[in-house]
Amino acid sequence: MSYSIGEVANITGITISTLRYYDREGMFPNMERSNGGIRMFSDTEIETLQIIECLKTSGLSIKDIKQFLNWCQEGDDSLQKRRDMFYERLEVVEKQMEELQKTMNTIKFKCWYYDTALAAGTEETPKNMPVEEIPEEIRKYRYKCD
Amino acid sequence: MSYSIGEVANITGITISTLRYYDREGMFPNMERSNGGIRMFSDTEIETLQIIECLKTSGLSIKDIKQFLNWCQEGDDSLQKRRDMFYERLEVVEKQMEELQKTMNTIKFKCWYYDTALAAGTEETPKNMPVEEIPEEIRKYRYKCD
DNA sequence: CTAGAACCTGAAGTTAGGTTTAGGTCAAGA
DNA sequence: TCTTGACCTAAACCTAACTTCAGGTTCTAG
Repeated sequence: MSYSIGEVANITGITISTLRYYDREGMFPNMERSNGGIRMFSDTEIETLQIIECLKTSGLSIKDIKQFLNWCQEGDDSLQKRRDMFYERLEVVEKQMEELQKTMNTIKFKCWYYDTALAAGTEETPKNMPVEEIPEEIRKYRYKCD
Repeated sequence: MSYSIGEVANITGITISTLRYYDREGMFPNMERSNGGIRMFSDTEIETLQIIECLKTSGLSIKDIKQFLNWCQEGDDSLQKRRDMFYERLEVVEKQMEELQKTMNTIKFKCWYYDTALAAGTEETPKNMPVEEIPEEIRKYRYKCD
């Protein structure tokens, strides 16, 4: 089963020009073409795209993702490198989750802050509120600034 | 109490050139200068930097962050806008956390995959392993690609 | 056979978010 | 007073990751 670039764009939500850009960068080393030169994406390329998305989210650059995909072409000799890369990603993503959680807490504090301000009609109300009156869960995320 | 740009760089980990860039972009509308023209950061600016970091992590651009800081200057008239912005951020960050969790799961699968491959000396081992033998927690995150 | 939708290429353009450079000025200690 | 490390500006530069453009080819439905 094979897909045209337009179909892949629909399936994955990645634009056609991005798919062509990835191809230009060598992300699909085994992709076939029709006689007329039209790209034929297979399930392999769809799976590669899922890994690309995963690695991109984990903070890897296109260049480094390409490096990984090259290792995949090399076979078992590169197993150690590939393993190490994923363990490194694991740590990075753990850090990202922690940071995102802190961000979330700050945002929740701000939501409370502005709800309180709007209810009172003025920002002075939450700004001057004694700490004990701030809901416990968000108390410690208080910043003085607006 | 006020801080030089170098001190702020040390405190926050943000480079001096980035701090000057933020200033150029108007992120510190109330920052004072010494007679000689040297920036004097106060606690207000430090707090603004914390909010900038928070909003940046939540996916807002510098331009939009500046927009928010402008609203803060406007006083209570902009309370609703600011509230809405934070509720929007709340949703965005929730989506980000979900995506990061999926990414994490995929990476954990890959860690298992490569550990198994390395133990066996070949990728064929995890690749051909029947689903029942894959640890339960990660089973569903399996991708066929390397 | 033909129209038009979908595809192709190489090259240039875009955007965000900084960083670097060049040429100065400021401020605190010896 | 002098030095020297920290600071200043404007403007040019940089990079990643795409996107757009111009001009041409392929494929498919009627």
